Amino acid sequence: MKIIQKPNNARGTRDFGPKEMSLRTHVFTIIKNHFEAFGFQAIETPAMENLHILTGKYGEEGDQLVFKILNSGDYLSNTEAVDFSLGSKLLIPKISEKGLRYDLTVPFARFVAMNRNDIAFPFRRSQIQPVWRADRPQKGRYREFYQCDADIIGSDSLINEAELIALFQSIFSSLNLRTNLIINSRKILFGIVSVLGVSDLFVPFSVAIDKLDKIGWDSVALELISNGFSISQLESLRSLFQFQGSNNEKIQLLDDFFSDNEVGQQGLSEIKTVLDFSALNGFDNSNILFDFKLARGLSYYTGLIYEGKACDLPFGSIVGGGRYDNLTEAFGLPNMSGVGISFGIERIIDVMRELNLFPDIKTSASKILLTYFDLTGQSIALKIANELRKSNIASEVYPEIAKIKKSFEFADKKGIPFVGVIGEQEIKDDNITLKDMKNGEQKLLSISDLIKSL
RNA sequence: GCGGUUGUAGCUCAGUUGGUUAGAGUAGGCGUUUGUGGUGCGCUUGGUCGUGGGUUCGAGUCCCAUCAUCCGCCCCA
Repeated sequence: MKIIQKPNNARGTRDFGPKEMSLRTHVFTIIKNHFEAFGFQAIETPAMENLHILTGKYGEEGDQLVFKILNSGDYLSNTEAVDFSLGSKLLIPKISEKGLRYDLTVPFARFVAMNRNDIAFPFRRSQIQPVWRADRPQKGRYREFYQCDADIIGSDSLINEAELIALFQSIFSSLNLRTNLIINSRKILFGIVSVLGVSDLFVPFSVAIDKLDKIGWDSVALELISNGFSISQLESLRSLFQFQGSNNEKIQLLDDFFSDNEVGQQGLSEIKTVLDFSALNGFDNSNILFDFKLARGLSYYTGLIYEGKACDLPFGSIVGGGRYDNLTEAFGLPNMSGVGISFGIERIIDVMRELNLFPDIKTSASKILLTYFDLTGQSIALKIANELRKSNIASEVYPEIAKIKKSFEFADKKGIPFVGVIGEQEIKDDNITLKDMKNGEQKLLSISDLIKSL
């Protein structure tokens, strides 16, 4: 007796049936078309990378979330009993030298460093591939998910930032999904802490301030104090962060705040420039919100950062990105500034589904199902199907002689819009009965008329 | 890594104070007279109740453990 294993998906992973796939394809196609319209060139990189490529790029937490692959063969061959008592951190390099990619940006940096002589810079690259994170799954968070990245590397012009914003606007306007784009600059965050004379507290400051909308000023203040901020510093921060106003009013506010601070001024002028460039993109840009609370996690960002969120639904961010100045340096290629944007397609789909934003998308591959009652009809059906396919009409033949009811039920269930019936009379008269499954109407057509009417 | 929730048919869920052969809806199959579906009607196939242990004469129900799930925290798309 065979032992039956319960079928299930690995944690945090999903199957996509035909119906799901048609929704996904819809979104993928739109994103891909816009990537192309902006001149981005598609590349792909392997699912697995050597571990040293991935580690140290995402901070300590990120390193833990990288899926490690056991060495093939006897993966214990390099280990001794002692190694096991030293903890997993020291054991990993001895049993694993590869991992699954955690994002698309770091593999891209490796790619650029390796192909620097063949690439025409500035290089516009797009990449749509799955990434893996050993995170704890929850709402909108999966262990396997696709990222859709567009990056421009090899130029520090702020036009690039503005181009990515235009790309953002055009994609979401095509998807019909209302989104806000929140922008900030790491330089502004750094400017704030340096005005206060605590530049060494940049990281805890960013982490805390990023949570302001979520947990409120009092909790943030407590967190800042426990990280070494003084009461007087908190007071200046409070007036800054409780300020409500338009982009211009915020810029004005910071302009005064940064009167003696170079980095802050620089960050601020970058924001201004990007907003000015963006005004030329032909979209209503009132959804671009300058918010100097935004911090973002990934440690490699150095300049402008941004995050996209759905307007009509509280959800995590569905787009993220920013400028990185030194990502390729670790791979021996310094002075290569780049800026990127990443569309979180899984979350975009989740949000669109919840908001019911998907248009009627056809789920069936075939436009017509051919059915018949006997062997003569069967061979005619095969012939007609192949003729239809030559005219680019997706067709399939019901595979067996059965009651006609069965084929109608089959077509209905599968969402095939037309059924062609080939019976005794049709064979005699050399035509076909075409039934429109939507309204039940039927007409008798010659084969050439059939091709025309589909 | 931490906190909570839920695991009964393919799916959504009932199942009383522990008590005989565990139910419903839906999906699936067959039929409803000769070539007509999406919507009627009839019949019917599906479950060692997540897994392992314990208490008990008796456990889907109580206890313990474990695994999985979903939702928060951290972090992120």
